Amino acid sequence: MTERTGNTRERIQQVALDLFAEQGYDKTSLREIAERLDVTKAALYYHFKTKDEILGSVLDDYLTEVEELADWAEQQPQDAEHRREVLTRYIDIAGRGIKAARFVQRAPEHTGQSGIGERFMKAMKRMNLVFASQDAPLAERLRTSMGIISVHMGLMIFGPESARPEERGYDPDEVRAAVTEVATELVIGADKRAAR
Amino acid sequence: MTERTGNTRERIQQVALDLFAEQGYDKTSLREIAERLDVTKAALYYHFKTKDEILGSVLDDYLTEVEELADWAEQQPQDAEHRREVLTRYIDIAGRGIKAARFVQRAPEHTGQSGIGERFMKAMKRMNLVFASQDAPLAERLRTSMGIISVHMGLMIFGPESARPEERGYDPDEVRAAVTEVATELVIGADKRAAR
Amino acid sequence: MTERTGNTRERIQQVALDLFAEQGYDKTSLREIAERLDVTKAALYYHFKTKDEILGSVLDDYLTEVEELADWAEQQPQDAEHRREVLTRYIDIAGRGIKAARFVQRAPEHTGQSGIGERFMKAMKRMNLVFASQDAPLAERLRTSMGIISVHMGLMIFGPESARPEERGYDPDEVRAAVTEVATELVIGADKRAAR
Amino acid sequence: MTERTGNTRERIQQVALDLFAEQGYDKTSLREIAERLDVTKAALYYHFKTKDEILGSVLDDYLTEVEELADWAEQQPQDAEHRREVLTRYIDIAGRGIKAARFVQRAPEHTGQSGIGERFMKAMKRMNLVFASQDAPLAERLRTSMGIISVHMGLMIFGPESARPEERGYDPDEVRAAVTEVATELVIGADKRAAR
DNA sequence: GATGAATGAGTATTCATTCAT
DNA sequence: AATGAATGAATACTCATTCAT
Repeated sequence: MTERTGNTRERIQQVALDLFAEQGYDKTSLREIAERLDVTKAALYYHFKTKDEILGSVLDDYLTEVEELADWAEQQPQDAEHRREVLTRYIDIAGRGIKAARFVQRAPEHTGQSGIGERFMKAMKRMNLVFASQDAPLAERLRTSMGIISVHMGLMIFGPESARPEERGYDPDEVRAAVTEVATELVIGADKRAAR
Repeated sequence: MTERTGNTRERIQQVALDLFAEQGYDKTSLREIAERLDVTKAALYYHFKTKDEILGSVLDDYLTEVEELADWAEQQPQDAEHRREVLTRYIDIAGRGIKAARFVQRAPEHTGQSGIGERFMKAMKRMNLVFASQDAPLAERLRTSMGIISVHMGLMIFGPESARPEERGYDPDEVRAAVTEVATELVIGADKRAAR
Repeated sequence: MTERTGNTRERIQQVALDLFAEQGYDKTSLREIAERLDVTKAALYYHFKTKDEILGSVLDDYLTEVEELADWAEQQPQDAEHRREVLTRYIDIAGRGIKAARFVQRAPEHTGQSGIGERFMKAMKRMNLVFASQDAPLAERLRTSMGIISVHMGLMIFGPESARPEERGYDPDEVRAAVTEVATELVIGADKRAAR
Repeated sequence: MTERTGNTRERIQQVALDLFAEQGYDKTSLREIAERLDVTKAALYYHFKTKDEILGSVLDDYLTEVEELADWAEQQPQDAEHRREVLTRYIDIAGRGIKAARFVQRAPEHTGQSGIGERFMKAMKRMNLVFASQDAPLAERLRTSMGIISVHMGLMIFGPESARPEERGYDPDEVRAAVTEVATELVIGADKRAAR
C-alpha cells in the first residue's frame, strides 16, 4: 500500500517550489521535477498545462496574500503606525511563504514573459509605493525598497533553508526579530526622518 | 584602412557583459553574442575556452578590485572611519563596474558550478566580514549585508541602465549620493549603535 | 429531464467528422474531440477502440453507399445512359455525405496504414473503373478520374462549408448543377468521344 | 574519401522534398530526414532555421516559376490562344517540379500557418483567375480549376513516382500528352463554349 | 457509461562545444 | 584570426493509448 492518494498535484507543487527556490525557474527542468517524483514528464502535463502554470499555481497563494495586503494598505492612512502594521503583516506572509519569497527576490530573471511574472512585479511595486511615493527623494525610495528586500534576504540568508550551510540552524524567532528590526528601521525610521 | 585588428577579444567581453547584465548568464547564448558581433560562434572559442571563461574574464577586473579592497580593509582597524572609507571605495568600484555589480547581485542563480562563482562568493563574504564579524548579532549582520546590497540595488534601480524605463535618467551624482546615504546608514549607523 | 442518453457515440461521430473534414485526420487530436464534447478522452475509448475506428465508423455510411453503388454499376451495361445514372447517384451520395467526401478527397495523406484507408481506396478504384477500364487510353482514364474528383472539389470549393469564406453562400442547387455539368462532360462526354 | 562535398544543404532539400511529397509535411519528421542523410537533427538546424524554412526553400523554385508565369499571364490578352500558351507553360513547370506539384495538390492540409502556405495559395489563386474570372458561372470556374488540378493529378497518378505501383512506367511523353489533352479541354474548351 | 491518472514514444527546437581547414 | 559544418544532450510540449475504479 504505497500511499499514492490523489495528491500528485500537490506533490508536484511542493517539489517544483523547492526546486524553483533552490535553482531558479529556468534552471529547473520538468524532467528534474518528474524524476524526483518518480513519474513521467507527461504526468506533469496531466496536472498543469505548462511549466509556467506550475509556477503560477505555486506562487498564487503568496501573491494573493501580498495583493490583499496591498489592497488593505492602500486604504489606510500613510502614517508610521500603519506602515509598521503593514510591514509586520508582510513579514508574516514572507515567513510563511519563505520559498516563494526567496524565489521572488531573485525573480527579475524571469519576470516579463510569463503572466505570473507581471502579476508579481505589480504586487511588489504596490508594496514599495505603500512605503514611499514615486516622487519621494531617491534615498527615501531606496531605503524603503531595501526594507522590503531585507525581509526576503534575512529569511533567505538566516532561515532554515539557507543556501549557506553555516547559516542554518538559527532560532526562527531570533531571525524574525532581526528581520523585523532591520526592516523597520529602513521603512519606519525613514518615516520619522521624513517627519522632521 | 581602419580595419579593427586584435580587438575582437575585447569586443566579445563588452558585448558579453552587456548581455549578461541585461538578461543573465544562462539566458544569454553564445549565438546571441556572436550574432551581435557579426562573427561566428567558433570565433568566440578562438578567444575563450568556454562560456564560463568569458564570464570570468569579464568579471575579473571587478573582482580583482574588490579583492584588493578586501585585502586592504582587512589590514585596517575596524572603526567607523575606516569602514566609511572602505564603503566609499566599494561604491566607487561598483559605480565603475556597474554592469558587473548588477550581474553580481542576481548571481546566486549561477554561483556554485563555475570557478568564477566561487571566487566572487568569497570576495563578497570578505566584504561582509569587514563590516560585521561572523558572530555579531543577527540584526547587525543583516544590516551590513543590506548595506552592500543597497549599493548594487541603488545602482541597478536608478542607474542609467535600469530595467525599469521610468527610472532611467536620474543624475548620476544624485544616485550616488542616495546610495551613499543609505549604505552608510546601514553600515556605519550600525557601527554607532553597536558603540552605544 | 431531457438528459441526452445513449447518444454520446453519435455525438462523437459528428464532432469527429466535422473536425476531420476541417483539419484532416492527423491534425485532429482526440483531446480536441473530447473537449468539444465536454467529455474525457477516456470516454472516447469506451465507445471506440482506436482513433482509426472513429474514422472508420464515420466513413462507414458513405463508403457503404459507394460500395453498393459500385456493386450495382458493375452489373449494368457500360453505356452512356447508365454511366450518367451512376454519376448522378454518386453526386447524390457525395452531396449527402459532403464532409466525408471532402475528407476523402484529401485522404491520400492517410490511406495505407489504417484498414479504412484501404477500403476506401478500393471503393474509389471501382468507381473509376466503372467509367474507364484499366486499359483505356491514358487521357480517357485521367478524364474520368477528374470527373469523380470534380464532384468532390465542386462541393468542397463552392459548398456551404467551403474553406474559402468568399465562396460560401451559393445556392445548393446551383452548385449541384455546376458539379453535374462538369462531371458529366468529363465522364460522359468522354464516352461520346470514345464512341466516335 | 567519402564524397562529402559541402552539399549537405542540397541533400537536405532533396530528401525533404522527397519525403514531403510522399508523406506530407506534417507526417515527415526532422528525425526522419536526418536519419536518411545520416546526420543529426542539429545539423539540419545548421542549414535551416526551422522546418518551415526547409519547406520554403524547397518550394521556392517552383513557386517562383509559377509566380512569374502568373505575372506574364496577367499582362496578356485573355483569349484562347494565350490561355493555351499559359497552360502549356504551366504543364512544363509542373512537369519539372513534379514533386513540388504533388505536394502542392495535397497542400490544403498545411496552408495557412506557414508563410510559404500563403504564398502558394496566392499563386494558385492567380492561376485560376487567369482562366476564369471570379464572377464567371460556377460551372466555368469549376471546369478551369479542374483543368489545373488535372495537371497535378495526371502527373501524380501516371508519373514515374506514382503512389500506385501499377501505374508507374508510362512513357513520360505519353503522360504529358494525356495531361495536355485533358487540361486543354477543360481550360480552353471552356473558352470556346463561353464564346458561343 | 464514464473518469482520473498516468505512460511511452514522439515532436520541433536550442545550446555549448569541437575540429578540420 | 577565424569559419563552416556538425554533434550530443537537453528542453518544453503533444499524442494516442491504457487501466483501475
